[in-house]
Amino acid sequence: MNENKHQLPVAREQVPHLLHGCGILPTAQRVEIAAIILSAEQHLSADQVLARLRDTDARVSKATVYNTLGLFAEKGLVREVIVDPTRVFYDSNMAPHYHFYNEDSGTLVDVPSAAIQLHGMPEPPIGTAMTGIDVIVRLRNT
Amino acid sequence: MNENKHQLPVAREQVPHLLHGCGILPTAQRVEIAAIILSAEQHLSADQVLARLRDTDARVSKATVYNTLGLFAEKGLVREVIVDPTRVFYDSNMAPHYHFYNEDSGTLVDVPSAAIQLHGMPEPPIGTAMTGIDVIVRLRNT
DNA sequence: TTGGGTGCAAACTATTTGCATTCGA
DNA sequence: TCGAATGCAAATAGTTTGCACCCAA
Repeated sequence: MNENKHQLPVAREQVPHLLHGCGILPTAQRVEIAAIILSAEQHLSADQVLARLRDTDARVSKATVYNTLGLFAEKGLVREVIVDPTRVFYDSNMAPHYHFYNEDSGTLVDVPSAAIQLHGMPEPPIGTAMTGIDVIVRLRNT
Repeated sequence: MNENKHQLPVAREQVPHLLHGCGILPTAQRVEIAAIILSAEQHLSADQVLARLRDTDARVSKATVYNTLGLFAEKGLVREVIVDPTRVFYDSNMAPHYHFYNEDSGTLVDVPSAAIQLHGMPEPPIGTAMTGIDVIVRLRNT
């Protein structure tokens, strides 16, 4: 698949090659979308990506944005973060890390790397394999 | 609020008193719903609760199920578990614990207690307070 | 009595899907 | 050339909301 060795931000001209390396055909729309999410270490929802596309001269349909982000997640280019039942966030940072989620503002922030340590990983139930661990620290404004 | 000292399962006749102790007016429908989720240590979606209600002689509308589960979560009687953007699970076990989530079957299972230890909790950002920590171990069938 | 709770159906919103068109290897 | 990708709009599914009615304090 891909080892996601790239550093963020990814320059726009590197995007096509990067997509190719992930087994993703680098079409114009996919390059636009990837250029946006990989432009920084950030967490964007599909709607936010769509809004940013409108600020550019690129015209990408809503369906393509959803389908493309889903494809990127499947190919390991971005990570889906499920913290709110009303929307999925896509995280450009593939390195192992955890999240603060502010339930009042709907904001997702990385937990400073290695700040949390997990110990004593349990064995997954028989017939299953672990695919990842999500740690969400939920916050409220005081 | 409530310290949720109750043990699971909660016998049906204890439910009204328990609700009252959480600041929830124990109406007929609320008692029905609470009796179902508190009948065992389990994870049910709103739709699953609705399905179980249909097996009883109680008639509770879909809107009331959703509203009531939301109220229970707000009052600290159950915990919302967000692992899948397509549905919210309600967990009757309020004790600190983490989850296995099988993405293939959509099944949520408790991680054997104390199996995972977290160390080095980071400070929440200024102006915010930690309200909880979710740890989700994602699984796939092999 | 009287405000909170409920039921029903309609509204909403994020996401997905069907299908004809267009694009890229 | 030809299958894959895209756009559009309609469909879907979980959840919320508006409002009239009902019940418990």
